[in-house]
Amino acid sequence: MRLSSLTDYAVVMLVAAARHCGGLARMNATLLAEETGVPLPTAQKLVSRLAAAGLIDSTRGTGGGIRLSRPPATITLADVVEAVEGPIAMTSCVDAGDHDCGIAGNCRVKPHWNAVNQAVRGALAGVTLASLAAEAPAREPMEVEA
Amino acid sequence: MRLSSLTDYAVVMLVAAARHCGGLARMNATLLAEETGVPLPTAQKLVSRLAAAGLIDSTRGTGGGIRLSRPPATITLADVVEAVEGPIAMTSCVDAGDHDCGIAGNCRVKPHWNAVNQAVRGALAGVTLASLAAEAPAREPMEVEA
DNA sequence: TGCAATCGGAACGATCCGATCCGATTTGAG
DNA sequence: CTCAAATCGGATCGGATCGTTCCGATTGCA
Repeated sequence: MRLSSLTDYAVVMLVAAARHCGGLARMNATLLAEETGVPLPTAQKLVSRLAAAGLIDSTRGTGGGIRLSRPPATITLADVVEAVEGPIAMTSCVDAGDHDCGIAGNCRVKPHWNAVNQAVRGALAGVTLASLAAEAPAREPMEVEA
Repeated sequence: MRLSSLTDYAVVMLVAAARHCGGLARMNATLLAEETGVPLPTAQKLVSRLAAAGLIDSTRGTGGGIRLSRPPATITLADVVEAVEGPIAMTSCVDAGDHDCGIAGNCRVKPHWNAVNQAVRGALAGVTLASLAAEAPAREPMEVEA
C-alpha cells in the first residue's frame, strides 16, 4: 500500500516544471534533476516514461528539452501514477485477468476490488499539478494517523 | 500502487472465516489454508500478524484455533491492510518523518500527501468483511479502467 | 560537414517480499 | 504427574521487483 519512490520523484519533478511559467518554458532533465535533488539518470528515465505517457513533450537535439504537454490544472496524480507504475490495480486479480489466484470460482472478493480501485483512483484524480504547485494548503496539517 | 499479495490472501482468509458462522466457530490456520488455497506456511504467518493486530484471537494447544475477535461488519479493509502492511502511507515522506527526500524545505508537495492518504484510507474503510462475505454485489462489474 | 547535447534502451546491483523450515509453548489424555 | 499431540512464533533461504548506473542512437545548430 505504498507507491514507488519513482512516482514520488515524478510528482516532485512535474511540480517543479509547473512552477516554471506553468511548464511552458522549455527545460531539460538535467535542470529538473539538480533542482529537485532527484539523481540525474533516474530523472532521465522518468522523463522517458512521462513522455511515453503523453504528459510531457520531449525534443531531441541541441537546445532541445521537455515541456508539459497539458496545463497543470488538467494533470492529476492519477495520471502520474498510471504513467510511472502502470494501471492502478490494488490486486493482481483485476489486471492480470484470470491468472488463477488459487481460489478460482470461490472468490467472492474479486468484484469488490474494482470498487476499491475506483475509489482510490478518484482520490488521486482529485489532486492536480496546479494545486500541488500552489503554496502549502491552508487546511490543517492533519496527521497521517493517530 | 499495489498492495502486496499477502494482503490479498489475508482478505480472502478473513472472508472465509467470516463465512463460518460469522467467525464465531473456532477454526485453525490449516483449515483456512486448504479452504482458500493459500499456502499453509503463509497462512500461518498471516494468522500471526492478524492476531498481533488484534483482528483475530488465537488459542494455542491441542484443539486450539483462531476466531474473529470482532463482528465482520466492524472489520474493514483498512484494518486488514494496516495489520498486514503497516500504516497506510503512500510515500516514505509521511511515515519516515524527516529522512530528507532530497528536496527538504522546497517540498511543497508533502502536505498534500496526507490528504491523499486520508482519501485512500477512507475508500478502504468503506468496505467491511460483512459486505465482502456477502454474495457478489449487484452493482455493475465496472471495469478497472477503459 | 562536424560537433555538442539530448533522449532511449540495456545491464548491474541492492533491497524488499514471499515461501519454507525448525523450535518454543500449551492443552488434553492416560 | 507424565507423555504426547497440535498449535503458534521466529529465523533462514530463495526469488522477484525496484532503483541506479552506464552506454549507444538520434537530432539540431554552428
